[in-house]
Amino acid sequence: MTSTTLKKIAEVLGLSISTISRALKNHPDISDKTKQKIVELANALEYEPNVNAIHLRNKSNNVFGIIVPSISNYFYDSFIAAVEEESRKNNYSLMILQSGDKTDAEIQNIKLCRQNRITGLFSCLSTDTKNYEAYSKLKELNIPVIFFDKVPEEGNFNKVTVGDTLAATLAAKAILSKNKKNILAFFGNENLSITKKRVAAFKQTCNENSEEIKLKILHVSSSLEAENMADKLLLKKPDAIFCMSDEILTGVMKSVLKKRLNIPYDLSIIAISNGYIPKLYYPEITYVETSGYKLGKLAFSSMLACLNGSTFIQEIAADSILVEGGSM
Amino acid sequence: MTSTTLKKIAEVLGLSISTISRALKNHPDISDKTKQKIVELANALEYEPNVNAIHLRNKSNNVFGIIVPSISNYFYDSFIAAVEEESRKNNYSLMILQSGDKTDAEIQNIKLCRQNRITGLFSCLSTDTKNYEAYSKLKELNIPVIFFDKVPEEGNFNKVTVGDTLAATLAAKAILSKNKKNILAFFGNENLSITKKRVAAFKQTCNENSEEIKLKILHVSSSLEAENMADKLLLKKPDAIFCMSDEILTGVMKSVLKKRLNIPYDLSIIAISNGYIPKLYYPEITYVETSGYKLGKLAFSSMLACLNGSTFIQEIAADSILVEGGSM
DNA sequence: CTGAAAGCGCTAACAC
DNA sequence: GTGTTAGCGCTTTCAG
Repeated sequence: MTSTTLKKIAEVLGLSISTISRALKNHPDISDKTKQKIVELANALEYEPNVNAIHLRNKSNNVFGIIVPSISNYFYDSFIAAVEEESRKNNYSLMILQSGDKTDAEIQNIKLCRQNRITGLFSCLSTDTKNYEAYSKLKELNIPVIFFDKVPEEGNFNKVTVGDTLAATLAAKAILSKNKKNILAFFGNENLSITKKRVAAFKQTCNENSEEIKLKILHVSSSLEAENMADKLLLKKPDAIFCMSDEILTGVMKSVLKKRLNIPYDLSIIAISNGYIPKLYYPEITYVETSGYKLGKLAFSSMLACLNGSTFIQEIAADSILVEGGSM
Repeated sequence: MTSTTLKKIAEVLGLSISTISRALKNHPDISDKTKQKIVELANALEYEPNVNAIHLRNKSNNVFGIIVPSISNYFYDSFIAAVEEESRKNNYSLMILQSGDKTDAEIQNIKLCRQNRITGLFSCLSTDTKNYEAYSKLKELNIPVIFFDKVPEEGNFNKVTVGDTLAATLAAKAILSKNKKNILAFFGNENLSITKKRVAAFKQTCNENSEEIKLKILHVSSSLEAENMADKLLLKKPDAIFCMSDEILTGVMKSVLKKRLNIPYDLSIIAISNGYIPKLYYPEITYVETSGYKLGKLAFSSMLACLNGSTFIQEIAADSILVEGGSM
């Protein structure tokens, strides 16, 4: 069996295709009787408009692309969930694509987006992506791009980020307020702007507020690396550890559990996180919340603004709050 | 700026649209010089075929739909990741839809799939979905449906499931092989068939293999409930705990961490899991793997089989393996 | 080897 | 109120 089209309905009813089309969109021109007849038959035949045809005809296809490093990630998940919710509300579909944090796949995905003539793109850069040409081309085609989380350093793009500076500042302040002096701070890949901002803010806050602090800053690129570093550095008895991300936190916590340290007595821990991972431990880890969900909502409204003709390039930072666990 | 089409290339080169089309698909009819000229221009103009037009024309649109309760779930994530990988390899796109475990949204999503003329659908039923009519219609339209994880009870559908019976049996055997006698087993909602199967298999294995076992079976509906129950029941010094799911495991582990129990000396723990959560702890928790990823691969090959004309209805259960951590 | 033409399903002037 | 027509971008016979 093949699916119902306007043509088929028109033939059955002995009407023209355009009449059917209009009736089904409740166009005022069509008489109520005719409308009713048409709608009934359409239902009976389970007519579903062919979106390919509609999109081809209208040239606008109401699909957003969204590129994330990985879908299996609590932060990106909740980001996607938020965008999906809004998209549905506003009658858009979503094309979700994973880059695996690889520039090649990212480029490939952008291509897919172009082929699908998406209306707009939400994208999170892969760690190594330095060239934004593919994105610039999208813009030339009038396809708005909203970067989120990992965003380009250049200025002429729309970006929404978790408030990196604020988050790191809040975390540092929380540590200082507990009079910690010997701080170990774990950060991710040095090249990411997200990392740079966090490091800068963290350092600055520490320096501004206290002179007698021993601050050791580390960069690690995986959970395992964080664990290994922690295995070594915990021997030096820091009194507080800061983890820039969930990935790092899980590594550090493994080391902490291994050594059977007593949190927060032996050591304080604080992280920047979406919240799921910190709540897995006992005591729950104190964290500065960076909500993917909120970020998704922000990104979407930024997208709508672009679509409504705003050419104003903006960089929005979501605000963060400190969520107290028992780890400080 | 508007995007490049075959027509535009044809005009520039003074050739016909069909020649351009053929050249770009490397059709043997076209001479090499012409081909080269065309390909060069196409690249320069950054031609990307309009998939809407292609799909409209070909009537096959190389898009799979996939309906999950929620995208923010490690199991479904990894399922999706697997399907996505395979789709990409086989030149398909994916339309990922969330039902929120609500039948209404599920139906709505199926509609969306039909409008998009998807090639096939992967679907996980919402808990309350009892009516499979919408799916039957898809089948009438020759759109294959592969159910995964939560599948219909009726027989005439293609299904892939984690091997509940096998997984629970393996876990029970692992416990028995360590000579544990006082077992606490946490299961989820009693009404779910997935729970029923696991309880039955677990019980049976314990009874068959040993007579002197004290087995206590509990049903909990959240991580918190698991934690609270564990808080109480750990006082009775069980020597092994079984957790049916990650959600339960996280609750139990919180209690274990709270009491600062020394795993595996004070207590053995085993879970059924996808693997991410168990590896967060130290020692890592031993688990029976039910891989969303593997299930996704299975589902995809089942889909391909359908597409290749197999009308053979099958129910596949993924096999499970025991992954040893240090918790037993 | 290349071109002309039809048609996928739909919309939107423009007629009557 | 309803029909006619052109066309979105592409593929694919069928001619030459």
